[in-house]
Amino acid sequence: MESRCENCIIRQFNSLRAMSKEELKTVSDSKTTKTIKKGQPLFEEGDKLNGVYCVRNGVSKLSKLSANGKDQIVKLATKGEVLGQRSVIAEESTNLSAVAVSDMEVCFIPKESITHTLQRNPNFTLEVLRHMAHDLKEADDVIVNISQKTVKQRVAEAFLYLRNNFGEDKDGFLALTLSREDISNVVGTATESAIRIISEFKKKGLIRTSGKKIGIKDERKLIEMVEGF
Amino acid sequence: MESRCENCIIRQFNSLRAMSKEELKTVSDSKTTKTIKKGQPLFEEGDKLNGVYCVRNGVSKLSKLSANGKDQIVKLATKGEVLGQRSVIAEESTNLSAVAVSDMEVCFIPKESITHTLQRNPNFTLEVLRHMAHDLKEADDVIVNISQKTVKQRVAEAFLYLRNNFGEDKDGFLALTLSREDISNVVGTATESAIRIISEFKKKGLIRTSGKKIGIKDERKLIEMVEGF
DNA sequence: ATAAAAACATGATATTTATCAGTTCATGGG
DNA sequence: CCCATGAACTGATAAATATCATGTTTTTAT
Repeated sequence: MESRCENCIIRQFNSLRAMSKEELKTVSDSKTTKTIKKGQPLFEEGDKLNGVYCVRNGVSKLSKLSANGKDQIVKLATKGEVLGQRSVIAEESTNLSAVAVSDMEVCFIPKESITHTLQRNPNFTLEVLRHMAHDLKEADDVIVNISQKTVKQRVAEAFLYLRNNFGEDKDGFLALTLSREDISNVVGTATESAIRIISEFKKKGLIRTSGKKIGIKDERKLIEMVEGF
Repeated sequence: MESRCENCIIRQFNSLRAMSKEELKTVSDSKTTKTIKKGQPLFEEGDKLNGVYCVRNGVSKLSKLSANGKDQIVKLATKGEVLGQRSVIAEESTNLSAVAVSDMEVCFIPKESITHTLQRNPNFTLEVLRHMAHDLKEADDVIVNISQKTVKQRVAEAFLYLRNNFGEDKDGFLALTLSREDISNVVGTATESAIRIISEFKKKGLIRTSGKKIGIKDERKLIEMVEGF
């Protein structure tokens, strides 16, 4: 059942597509596939990573623990994304924890395959570089958002982000269901504040809920809120 | 007076050190040196950059304008750092503005020299990649700091950061003098709030001031404050 | 199926931070 | 040198957000 990287469609979404047939074979021979249950960690802040994780299915939160004990979620990684690259490239222990927020299937690729290719295949390196440039740009945006927008605006933005990146289920709820705590950790606020704002949005008819699930009802108003009206 | 990149010491601090003699020659022949007065822009958010800027002297703030009209400073770049890489690599317009916060001397390197080398010299690409990995890690830290620390803690941290990265002048004041507004834009707060906190720190004997200049008096207490006591 | 634990929710309150309004200070151009 | 202008500063107040307390619902494990 272990499929070959050469045939993996996921690869189209990440830097691995810049690898040669040869290189992909090596990767494929050395990789191992793992199943991670929701709530389980892929790795923890401070770990030395021996390789990278290529996400085949499911979603992982990348977070960092702050001094006051709260987690800040820095990124949500899904199908096609490669985790742990930064640590492997910089040869440092990782600065983020990765925990599954839904059941996941990932391929673990030992770092040797990666570093070997990085040193020889400029196309691959450039492709990785492009991805990282993109991540950095996104990180800049997050910084500006967190520091200049109100919590309400950030919650609204988070919902729009979740829909744009993970879509909706057949009933129109956000396909990725996060706990209230995770939502507050994405937004960077206290859990109670996030809950309050969710209630408020519901009252105002901007969203609807069913248990943990959240559905967007009035996209326009949410967008206006993010923009600041 | 225009010196050659091959002999430039600055190069030791950035990815250009991974370039071959040949490549450096090309860069050196195509580069132009510019003087930027304090307050003048190197480039503005949204500009399409035709090259990168290698900082020989002085400091530039990299900032992004938010919807409400406030600037958020994302990074302070000094001697040895290369600006605009991300934009050139991703072939997108830049997402940040760069403005001199002190008089600067920079070398402008047309993008062709860079992209050409990126495609051929894996060592160079890898070196750039390592730098970007580092920047990304720093950006993650900024996100966590902004969202989990109080304004007071962030101001304290900013002063320590300024000393660690830019040093002190002969009188023991921070060598890089920022306006109160710039400080508030680094920290991500209202200018009045930053000023109030500076006054408070002064009263408590943590810092001393002379005009715009700020000197650290009690490093230990500042560190404790950042850590959260 | 049920008890225990965890997540969700809401009110009351405290704290932090922003905003508005105004005064003082410093500095560079005429 | 002086005045005009913008930066620095301060107070009063409003708004946003966090914290604490507590009850309710949902999940989980046995």
